[in-house]
Amino acid sequence: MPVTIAEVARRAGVSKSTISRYLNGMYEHMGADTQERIAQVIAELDYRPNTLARGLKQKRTHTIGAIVANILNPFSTSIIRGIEDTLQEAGFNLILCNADDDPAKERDYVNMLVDKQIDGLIINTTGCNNPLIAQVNQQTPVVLIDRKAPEINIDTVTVDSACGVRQAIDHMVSVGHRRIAMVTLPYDHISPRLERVQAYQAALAGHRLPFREEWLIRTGGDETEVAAKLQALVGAGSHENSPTAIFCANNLITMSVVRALKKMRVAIPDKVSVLGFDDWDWAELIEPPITVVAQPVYAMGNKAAMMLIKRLKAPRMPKKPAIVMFQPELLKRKSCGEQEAE
Amino acid sequence: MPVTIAEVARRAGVSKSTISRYLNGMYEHMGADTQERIAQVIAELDYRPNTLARGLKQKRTHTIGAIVANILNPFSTSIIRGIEDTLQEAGFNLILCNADDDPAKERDYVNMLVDKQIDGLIINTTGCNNPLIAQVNQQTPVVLIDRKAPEINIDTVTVDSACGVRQAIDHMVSVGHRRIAMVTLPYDHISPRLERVQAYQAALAGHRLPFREEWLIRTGGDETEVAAKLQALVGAGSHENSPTAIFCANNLITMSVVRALKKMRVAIPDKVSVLGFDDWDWAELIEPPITVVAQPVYAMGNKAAMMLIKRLKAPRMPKKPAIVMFQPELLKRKSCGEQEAE
DNA sequence: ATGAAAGCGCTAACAA
DNA sequence: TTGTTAGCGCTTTCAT
Repeated sequence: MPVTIAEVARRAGVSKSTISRYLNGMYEHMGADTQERIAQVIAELDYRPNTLARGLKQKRTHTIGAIVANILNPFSTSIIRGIEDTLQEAGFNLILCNADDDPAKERDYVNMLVDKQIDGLIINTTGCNNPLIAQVNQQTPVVLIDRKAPEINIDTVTVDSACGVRQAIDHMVSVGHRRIAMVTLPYDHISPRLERVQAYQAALAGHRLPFREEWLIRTGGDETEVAAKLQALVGAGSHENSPTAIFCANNLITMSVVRALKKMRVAIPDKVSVLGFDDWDWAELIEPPITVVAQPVYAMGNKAAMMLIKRLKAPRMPKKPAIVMFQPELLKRKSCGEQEAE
Repeated sequence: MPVTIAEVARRAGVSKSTISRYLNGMYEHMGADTQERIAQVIAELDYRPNTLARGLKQKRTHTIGAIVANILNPFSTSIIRGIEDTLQEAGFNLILCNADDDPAKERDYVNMLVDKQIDGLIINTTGCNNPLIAQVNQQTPVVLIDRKAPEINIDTVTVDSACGVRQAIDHMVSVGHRRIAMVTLPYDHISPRLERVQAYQAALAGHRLPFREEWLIRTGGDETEVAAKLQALVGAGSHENSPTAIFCANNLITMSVVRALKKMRVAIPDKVSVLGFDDWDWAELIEPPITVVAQPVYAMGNKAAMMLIKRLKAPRMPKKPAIVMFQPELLKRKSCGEQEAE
């Protein structure tokens, strides 16, 4: 039976109101002796306020919810760390959820978080629950991270995919490639994926290289599927219908592609070069170390949390949503044949 | 202004109790028409019960807390997935926390979760908050995962480190190694780390190999520190005071060691072999693919969640704690010179 | 500088 | 089969 505010009040010989004031830092008109006595009783009893009761009354919980798309992706965990550190510093609690790239799970988590009366939400959304998210944003500040939702007006932190892709393709071209394929996950509702595909096409055009439908591979990411599609593309030996380089739209894809290529015993970069969007800790331990376009993921998590806190501190901020775009950076390693050409 | 149970009651022309009964599935003595009317009003108003109010009254929240040691470690995220799937199926919510291997953060998270009235806790503990955790376990079922706390009586799911280490050392010996070093993070309060060190010593003894203090490297995991220590150990070329193989106590260490060795241009396994405890997704993409002792992490997460649910379903279970031990499995790849010797 | 009392939204006896 | 009532533990006017 946990100790309640009433018990503390009784022992300190004051009323519940006074204890409550003490708990909420309203020391202004409070006797120094009273404060001391209360502090002592609280310590003695190891009293902890019931946050449910408090939340019920105050309608604020000092808790932020965060939903990531896929917790197995290092991209998500780095973002989480960025969010976590910032919130911790600001004194907010964090409830973490993993939507597992499943719109239904995402919906359930959003509802759960709203039910738990979170004060704010940071979400790397599947893009399939925009009406729900827009509705939440009416009562509770929401910040989108990584993925935009143009049709709803919400604070967003994202990365400049177009610029990143341009750097990637430029690099591949500079290293001698002319036949560049791209592998991506389905990009129906997910803005960066779509942007990257469009930027890929634009970058090819910029170099007067033709865009070939059959070199744009959409895959669910399943490894055998990726292997099969790559087999069809590059398995038959080099010729003018096979690409010499593969641009991977995110790190999960990059890993699948590298894995498939290794299994097929297609040498990287000798036979086919690989360049990935998004860096991760051990990309450089792979053989060959993978050249990537790195996103400042930790900083993005930071920023998202700060934007949320700003809204919370100024509840009547202009509703004009802020869109913050981070710049990605090309990290040249060895998977594009760099050593030969540069 | 969210809609409350009172509003639903008013519109449905019944009392709050009836709505409450409906919400809690007590349809037994309820008119079919009443049910229908309630269902309709709820749908119309998009009513969602206030979980804070409910939790305050019921003293249960249908929510489980989980604290992992380090969310950047694939070990943690796989466990999370195991926990998540099982809880989801059982209809429990999950609040995820990342202690970041910091006892103070861990303490804060435990307190936060208790304050939020979680029904149960799964924790991969730093080992520095045992009194607190034992205290929590009095009122709220706790399951320890991966790391044991022998001095407190709590359900635990862990892995048979001794057996795993034995397999690892046996394998290294069978492949021709006689001079085997070990690298570990500090193991003061963390049971598997200590067990692995002890098992390493025992396994050496089993093969009549001497244990050398200077070949047991304790490190904070910082990369430059690891590099410096490895440099001292194997940097000077092969001789009888330098080990021919390194056993890494977990995957973070494995990555640090591989990274350091690569930077030092020490060939694996030609110059030094590497074997790691704990597998992860892309261990086989590294060059050379790393031989590891794999833990059934997802299953461990599953099991921990199931044990917790069992306690919750049978609140008056014997307090006798269950210790479940999973068996690890050696995955032979290429980092121990396997191709030459087998 | 502090207390009394009402009420946040819900559930659970107890009545009817 | 349903309603009345009394809280859960806290905060917050309004008094004093």
